[in-house]
Amino acid sequence: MALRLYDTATREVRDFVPLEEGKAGIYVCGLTVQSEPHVGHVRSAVNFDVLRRWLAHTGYDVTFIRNVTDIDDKILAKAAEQGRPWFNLAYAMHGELTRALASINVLPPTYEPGATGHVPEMLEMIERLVERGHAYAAEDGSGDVYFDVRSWPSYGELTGQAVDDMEPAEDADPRGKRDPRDFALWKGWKKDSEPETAAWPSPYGPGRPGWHIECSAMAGKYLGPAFDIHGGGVDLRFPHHENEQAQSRAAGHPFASYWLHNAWITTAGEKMSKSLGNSLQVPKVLERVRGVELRFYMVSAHYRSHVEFSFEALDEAAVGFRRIETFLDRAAADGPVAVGEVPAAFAAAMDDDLGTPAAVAVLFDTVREGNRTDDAAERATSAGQVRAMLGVLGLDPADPAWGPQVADDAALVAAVDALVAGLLEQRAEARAAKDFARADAIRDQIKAAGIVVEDTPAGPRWSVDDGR
RNA sequence: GGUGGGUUGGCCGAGAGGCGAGGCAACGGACUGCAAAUCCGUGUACACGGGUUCAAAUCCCGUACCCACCUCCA
Repeated sequence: MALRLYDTATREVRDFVPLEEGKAGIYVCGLTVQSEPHVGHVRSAVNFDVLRRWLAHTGYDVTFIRNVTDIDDKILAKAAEQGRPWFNLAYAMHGELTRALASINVLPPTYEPGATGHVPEMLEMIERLVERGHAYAAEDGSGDVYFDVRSWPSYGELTGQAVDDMEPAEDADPRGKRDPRDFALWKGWKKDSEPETAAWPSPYGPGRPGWHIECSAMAGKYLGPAFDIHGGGVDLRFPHHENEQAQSRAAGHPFASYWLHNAWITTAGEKMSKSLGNSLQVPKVLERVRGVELRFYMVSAHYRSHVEFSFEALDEAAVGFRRIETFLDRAAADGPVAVGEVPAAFAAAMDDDLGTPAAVAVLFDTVREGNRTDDAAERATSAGQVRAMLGVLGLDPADPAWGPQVADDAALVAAVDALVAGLLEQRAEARAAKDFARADAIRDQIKAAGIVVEDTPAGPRWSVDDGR
């Protein structure tokens, strides 16, 4: 079975047919770097990271572009509030975002373009739109340039809306628009309220780019006029993606073949607003669970399903994930586990619009099979499959992306092993003498040092209790 | 007003006409000196009211409630 994806534009699951055999070009709308990222923000990144890994796993050569919006109204406003330059705020928050994504093993994109670095490309596109009669400079001398919605008959096609049915924008500042639904391609510099650093020269006077144009220009630059998949959060469908598509097509670009949108993570039934406080910021959440566990929690739900975030559910997910890790540890005791093949049921689940919940079910089924058998070779096969599946989901505990593991330090392991071995010997003697009180006391003593002892048919085994 | 999505067992979370996805929790059993880990077993879930059908959580009609977007939100 080949990959099938739900395309927002057609509202159905369709076979994925790339423009070029064996290649996939993906553009994902990243973040406006205005504040610290919270778990809601990074869900989108995790979802599209899974898409990317699955495409790569099935043999595609993937070009993955994820932008950052590093200049916009909110950045300017927040920076002004905080009394620091907007570019410093954007740069700092960009750094936070990069760290947050790395901590949940989201692969760096092929390239991460920023709006401020692509003003010439945007101006070029605006110019073309003006020439073609789809954009106009505001007649009020504001320096704004607007896209002329009425000039593009298929405006609204992405979200299935008719222009006349749209709620007239209660735009506080209609500033010379021909139609209230027209949107800004270029925003003239407001001398009295905006820093000079936030303005770039243009044929329409100094100003800065509108929001939507950056994605059209950057997608075109790095992926070409036509590319395979465009992704982002559901809220971006309108106006952002509708506008992107209208601009690009009006400029003569076919643009994206498929549109994918991930659903929200909410708290208390409400959108995770950026002003909600910091308890759900990624570093905060990672004080409670490990990055791999947070990622597992996200991957356990389908990307198009709304998730109601709760720490209880997060903790449960973490417990489930540890079961998988425990199995891998067990298998590793027989010898190194090589990454194997993904089971057919897993591939079928992933091919069906990235059915990660069903894929995770296969993961657990495979763990159970591996735990059930007494045969080390069979167990190794299961473990290899488990590692392959985890790899696709970006959850392989052995991935160096999760940082150094205790078990990686061979000298330390040997030292602890020597110390524990002596104690275990005493415990074995006590057990042989049926002095179970003493045996348990020794086990407790070891446990107090943070080391868990388990008895197996092959004898006692110790492991570091790292909260798992 | 327009557009789209949702309501599934104690909890999380899939499925989209017929076989109880999976996880967490709980209970029983096996293994163990006791544990731990693991395995086996245990559930008459699909917001409500009608309808279609041999068969409906799934399709249709209606109702209720919730959510998102409608011009700079992942």
